[in-house]
Amino acid sequence: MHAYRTQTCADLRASHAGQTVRLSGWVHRVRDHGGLLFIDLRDHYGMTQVLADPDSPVFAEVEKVRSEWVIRIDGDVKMRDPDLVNPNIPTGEVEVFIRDLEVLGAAEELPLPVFGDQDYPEETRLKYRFLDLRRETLHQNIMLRAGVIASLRRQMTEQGFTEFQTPILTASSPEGARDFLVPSRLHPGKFYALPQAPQQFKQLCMIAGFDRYFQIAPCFRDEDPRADRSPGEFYQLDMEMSFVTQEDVFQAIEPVMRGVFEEFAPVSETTGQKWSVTQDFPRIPFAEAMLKYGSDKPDLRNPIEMQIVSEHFAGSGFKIFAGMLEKNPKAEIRAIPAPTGGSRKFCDRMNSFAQKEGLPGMGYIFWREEEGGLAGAGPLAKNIGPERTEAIRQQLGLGAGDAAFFLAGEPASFLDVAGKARNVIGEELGLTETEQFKFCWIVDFPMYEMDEETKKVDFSHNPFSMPQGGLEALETKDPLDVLGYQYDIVCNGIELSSGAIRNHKPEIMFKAFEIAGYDQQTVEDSFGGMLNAFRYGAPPHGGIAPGVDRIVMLLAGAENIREVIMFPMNQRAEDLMMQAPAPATNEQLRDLGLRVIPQD
RNA sequence: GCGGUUGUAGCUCAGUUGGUUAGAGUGCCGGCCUGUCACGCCGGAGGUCGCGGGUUCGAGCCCCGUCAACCGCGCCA
Repeated sequence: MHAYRTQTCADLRASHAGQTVRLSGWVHRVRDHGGLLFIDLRDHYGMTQVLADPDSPVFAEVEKVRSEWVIRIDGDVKMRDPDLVNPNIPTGEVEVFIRDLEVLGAAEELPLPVFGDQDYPEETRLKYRFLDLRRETLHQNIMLRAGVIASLRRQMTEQGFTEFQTPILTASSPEGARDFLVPSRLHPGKFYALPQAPQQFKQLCMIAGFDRYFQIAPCFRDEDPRADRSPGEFYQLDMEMSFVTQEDVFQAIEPVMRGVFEEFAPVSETTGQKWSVTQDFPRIPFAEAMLKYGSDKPDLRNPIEMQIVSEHFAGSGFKIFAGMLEKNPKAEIRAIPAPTGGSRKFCDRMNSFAQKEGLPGMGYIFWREEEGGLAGAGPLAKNIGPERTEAIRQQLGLGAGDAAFFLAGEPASFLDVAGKARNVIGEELGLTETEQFKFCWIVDFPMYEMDEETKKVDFSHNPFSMPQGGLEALETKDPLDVLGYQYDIVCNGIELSSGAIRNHKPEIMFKAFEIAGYDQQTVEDSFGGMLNAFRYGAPPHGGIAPGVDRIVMLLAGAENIREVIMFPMNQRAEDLMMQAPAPATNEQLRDLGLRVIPQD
């Protein structure tokens, strides 16, 4: 007989009745009735009830075991009486009568119970991560993550992509986030940087002729974390393809995303069906997304679309809005329709929401049936009169019982709040659909934006993207009007990935950087390696990099990224279990030619 | 760096307007219990109320400072 087990804790069925088996696992729960004692024995695979009474030669020892001890038992598989079957576990038809017991690993009193699904403080959970990982939800999340990664690898490979490794110890690249630096022993005073993404390597991979690259790539950024952003490190499905247009990248990655979400979608508790996944990924230009949704990561489960209604307020009796439109040509009035939101109580609540978010307020009109027909109500409706109110209603396609909210000013001043308000309205009114994954592409991002503080033009996203219209567009158009071949995948309001068709021509790159205020020498110094490669035959190429952690979060329904990472760091980028970061020894510092400056 | 929330038993939490000996559940220890599957019943141990200072006859509660965790802002394609 095997030293530890003949079956796992998930294997035994009625067909095993009468057999002598050996099981090993953790003591999940003990129920001691004095003359009869039950143990739920748990391993990775499942749970089996084992029991002993005074007829067992090891009864006295069995009475001593406690939660989370690791034990091995030998025993006889017995059918349970029909009224004693536990339908909640697959092994519930049988139980094992203990004939022998070996304690493989005793446990002290637990700082974190494994049994039950209560919430515990992060600090305890992180310090005792190995206990937390035994608990069902987290254990399942990590298995889900492993399944997702295996599926991504399989699908990419089937599409003819090859997984290549790129360096972890590499050079700092000045774009983007703060680097993690690693001191060089052989070159005192010099540092490697951990890659923020394998961006340049995957492009070099294309120039080297490998045609289709992918990698489950670790990425490192030394920035402060958020609930959905891990401190320090995270993983992307990084991919790149040669001789492709934006459309080819879409065709390659859409089925992978759809596939992995369909494969691992949660099952609805009400319908018993898997959550649905949109078959088509609508392409929404950035400008349209900002107009309709007030965000470049719209949640399409929410049907609300905003509209411009400036014309109905220009010259109207509502002087605040009318005056704003007159004074500032950039000002506009934006309406957020709120079907079924037509009560003063709801409207007032949304108005104070806007005020809490830092706006003067959010005007509203709501429509109700009155004698003589449909009428708009609220202070705004009174000020602009019935004709304009009716025109607004018709433009927004609203009816009795509906409402609309209005924001005024330069869009940049209210878009953020408008986007949030749209989310809140959709959720509070029950308009936002649930139990599904709705994808879209956001396309046509602007290449540049105006830095409001410095009044300088800067890259709005990735400087390596190819501008739409190429060199000619850069030379002739207002930089703020130049769009890039740059795209995001958004799912349920969460940005899953960014990608682009790359700029593979040095002359266009120099021009692109020149517009953002970087001279030729700076570009050479910063990206010399890649620029040089572009001079020796670079194919047109592009790619994308969906975030693995975010995908798993969506599929697991997790609010916090730590729920889908096996050994995460805390909010202050510390590993409480392994005690990282830690001071270096004097010997290590001397080897590296470093001296630590004491902090007060 | 800034803001918000939280900090009371091993763990999860309650604790009234500042009032006498700080409670519950769970876990732990002991006793009883042969059909439980969150087993049940009885008893017991277990507290620097995050830390420091202050106000007060009296502070878990009020004030000041400080530390820690989480959430958000900045930051981050």
